[in-house]
Amino acid sequence: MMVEAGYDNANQNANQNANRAATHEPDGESTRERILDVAERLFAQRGFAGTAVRDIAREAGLTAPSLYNHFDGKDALYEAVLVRGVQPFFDMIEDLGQTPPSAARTEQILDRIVDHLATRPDIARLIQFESLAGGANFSRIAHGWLRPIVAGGLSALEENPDTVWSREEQPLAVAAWIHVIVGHFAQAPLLEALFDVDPLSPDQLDRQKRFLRRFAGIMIASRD
Amino acid sequence: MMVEAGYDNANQNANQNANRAATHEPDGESTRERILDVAERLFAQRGFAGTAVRDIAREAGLTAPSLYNHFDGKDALYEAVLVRGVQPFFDMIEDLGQTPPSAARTEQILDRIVDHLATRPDIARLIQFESLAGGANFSRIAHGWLRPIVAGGLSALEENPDTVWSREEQPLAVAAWIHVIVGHFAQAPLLEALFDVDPLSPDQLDRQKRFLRRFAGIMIASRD
Amino acid sequence: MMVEAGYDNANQNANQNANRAATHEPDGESTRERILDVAERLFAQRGFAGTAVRDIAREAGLTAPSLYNHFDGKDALYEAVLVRGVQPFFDMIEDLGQTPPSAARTEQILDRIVDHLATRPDIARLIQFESLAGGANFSRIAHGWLRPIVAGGLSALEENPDTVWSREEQPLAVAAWIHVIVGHFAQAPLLEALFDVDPLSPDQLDRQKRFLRRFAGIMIASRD
Amino acid sequence: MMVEAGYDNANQNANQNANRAATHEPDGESTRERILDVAERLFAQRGFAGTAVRDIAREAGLTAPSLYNHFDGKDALYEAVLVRGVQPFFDMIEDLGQTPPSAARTEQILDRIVDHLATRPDIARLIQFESLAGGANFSRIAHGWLRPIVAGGLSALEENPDTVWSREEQPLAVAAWIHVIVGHFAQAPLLEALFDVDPLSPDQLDRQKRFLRRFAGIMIASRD
DNA sequence: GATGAATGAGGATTCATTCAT
DNA sequence: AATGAATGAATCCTCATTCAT
Repeated sequence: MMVEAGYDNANQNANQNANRAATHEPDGESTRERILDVAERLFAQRGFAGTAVRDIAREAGLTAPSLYNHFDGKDALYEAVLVRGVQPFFDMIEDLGQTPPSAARTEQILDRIVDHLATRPDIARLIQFESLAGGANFSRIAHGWLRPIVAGGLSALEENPDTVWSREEQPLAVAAWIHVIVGHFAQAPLLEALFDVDPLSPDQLDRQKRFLRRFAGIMIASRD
Repeated sequence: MMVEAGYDNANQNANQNANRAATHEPDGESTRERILDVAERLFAQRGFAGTAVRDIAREAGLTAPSLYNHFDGKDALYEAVLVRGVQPFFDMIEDLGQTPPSAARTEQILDRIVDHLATRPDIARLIQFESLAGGANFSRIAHGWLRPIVAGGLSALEENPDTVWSREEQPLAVAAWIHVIVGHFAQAPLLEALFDVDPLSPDQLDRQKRFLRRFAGIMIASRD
Repeated sequence: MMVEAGYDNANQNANQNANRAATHEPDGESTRERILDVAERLFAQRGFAGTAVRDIAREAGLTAPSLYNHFDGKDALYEAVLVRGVQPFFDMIEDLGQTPPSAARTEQILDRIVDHLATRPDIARLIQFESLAGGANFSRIAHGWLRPIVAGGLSALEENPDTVWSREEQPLAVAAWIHVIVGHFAQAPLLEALFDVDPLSPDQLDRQKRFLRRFAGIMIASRD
Repeated sequence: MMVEAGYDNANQNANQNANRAATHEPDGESTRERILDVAERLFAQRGFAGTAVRDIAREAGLTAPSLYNHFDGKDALYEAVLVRGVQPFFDMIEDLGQTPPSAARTEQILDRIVDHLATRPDIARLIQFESLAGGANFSRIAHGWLRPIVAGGLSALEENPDTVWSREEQPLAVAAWIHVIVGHFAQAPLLEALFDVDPLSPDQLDRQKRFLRRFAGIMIASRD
């Protein structure tokens, strides 16, 4: 499952421009997406404070003032990046909202999350940055996106009579999930430094997905 | 074992602090330590780029230029904060270097790490910030501090014939440990938003320590 | 008599306005006039430097680039506003040019000026702004419009054998007239703050007109 | 009567620097005053929006960032200029507060005001700029400084049984005073354009002072 | 006639750092 | 050891204006 708009580099956007040229909006939407792509990458690498609007603009192929034709300011751009990055998670949840909670459903959600983050690890980094600082944006993400997912995870645990985790430990177990999943994608430099592998290479991503599935199984069902 | 950098004009200050402690300084803490404390807190909350030297200085009770009597600059100060924060881990490892690797020893190390991070959660945040960006400082931390610990974890896994993890999954399992441990302390805002608890309260810290010990057990020994 | 500048592409627009008035424009006012109205108000409130072209455009119901279809630029727009505002004064003078100077004629001119400013107090503000800075535009206004009027005022004084004012004081007396007349309309906030009245309300305007007529009489004819 | 600090150009300040060098504050106060002097002049000439902080700084002999060591920002600087400029008026009023209202007292106040404005015509321009826009600062000036003076003027009129002005005209008469006095100093370019004289030359200032005294007499006591 | 996109110039302000005192 | 003053570099942003559509 995939989101529809501009991913990681300008080449794809060049194609999109070609498509777009046929529509009414000549270059606008595309430029906006290109800016969002660059901003997502830079914010994810350097954090909000460490990223200069001018750098985003330059890498998106325009000047800083031009960027203000598309976004109201650095804050607004940052928020737009977050919203765009987190939107797919909201969609997932809504999508699966009908299905009653179950281990299978939880597993499906986790799979989708992992798939999405695997394609866009910058989102994981953005989330960690936000969570570290605990800004206002983060609060929205946490309550809007994470809480529903967490609720699913918790009920999966509660329903499982075999779980190792006492009721009061269950939140910590869910938190552990989150840390492992987000951490894997967010902390690429760590893994690289420790194990001399690129955790975002296709090979490693594959391995990680399998690992996470087993990890989830263990966390839900483990017996001592 | 001592880390090599960020000690620019620190030695001489140490002496001067001694003088001052006897004469001027009201509380026992030297100015240098006060600066480090404030810097640790602010860097942990806002990241390197988001923290202004002037803010650190102000909260430490002096002006920015005065801070330069104690540290060679923002970079040096940041490094000193990291070194001071990470030093205890080096000491632990050195301390336990003699003991041959074993499950018991690994467990002991984990306990100590958790104990230390529980007292200084800012350290966890600093580490995550560094790891997110993957700067030069981080590389040193990863290689100097984490690799030895990781080596212990890996050998604990390897020695355990019952582990669920295949050889190629073992690094990911170790990484998962790290994410869970560091994540718990670093991402306090996340946990607070999700579960309405302060993860750094004594109660929660206690619970978390017990959880982590069980978690470690599961990660090492679990069977499907 | 027509002032020479600020009519860049205005003539052609006048034609186009005629067309539009019959076809598109909902209310009778042409876009050009609407822009001039808004610009007059904003320039009068905030001065030239303090007024953004974009603000004028927005309040006139279009975008800044569109405004450039009507005026050659901010300077040209400003000049057009001034010219339009001052033109009636030129017309008055021309109109009365035939009549020989006399106390009656002077009084008539003053009456008309007051009447006009009462309807368009922004003109008074614009004139004061210009006069404060003493820009090039102002010089034109002063020489083209004020000097002829002033000449009338001076000759009225000179002809009056009873005037209190010595020959060398007469310019100052004329200047005082100007300050009082222009000041009343330009400095509405002052009067409001001092006397808790809105100097541009119909009541006050009436009172002010009567006052100014008596003031003029006193200034011309007073004996100590 | 004169205010104590830095007037109109840097030469005087050079002297002050010499004096200041002996005191503890080496250059600070002087720099601050120099900035205020330049800012007063530029704000008076170009208005707030039309004045660049960098220009003020350059003319004061430093860079824009350095200016921020002395003032919190452009707004604060502007306010400081206003306060410094208006303070003498407050002092006057306080000084004369004891004396019961009388024609003599009013005349004395007017004399002092004229004297002060004659030395610092920029203050008059600043006041007119503020009054034109009607900003928050102006409101303070109007209520704090002008109202007390105005009260004096009004009571002078009321006490005079011979005054031409009806009760409801009296505020307008007082306003006329203000416009004439402030206008003369603020609108130098006007007078220059109309009468080819520099209204701030010593000669003209002298003439103006005499004129204003007679003007005040006429305004208070005139009979038709 | 209108507009979205783009931009060079400039503008206020912050920041890390230096230096004389 | 501390600080006020100063500053170059950089940051976010506004503005007047142009141009293709």
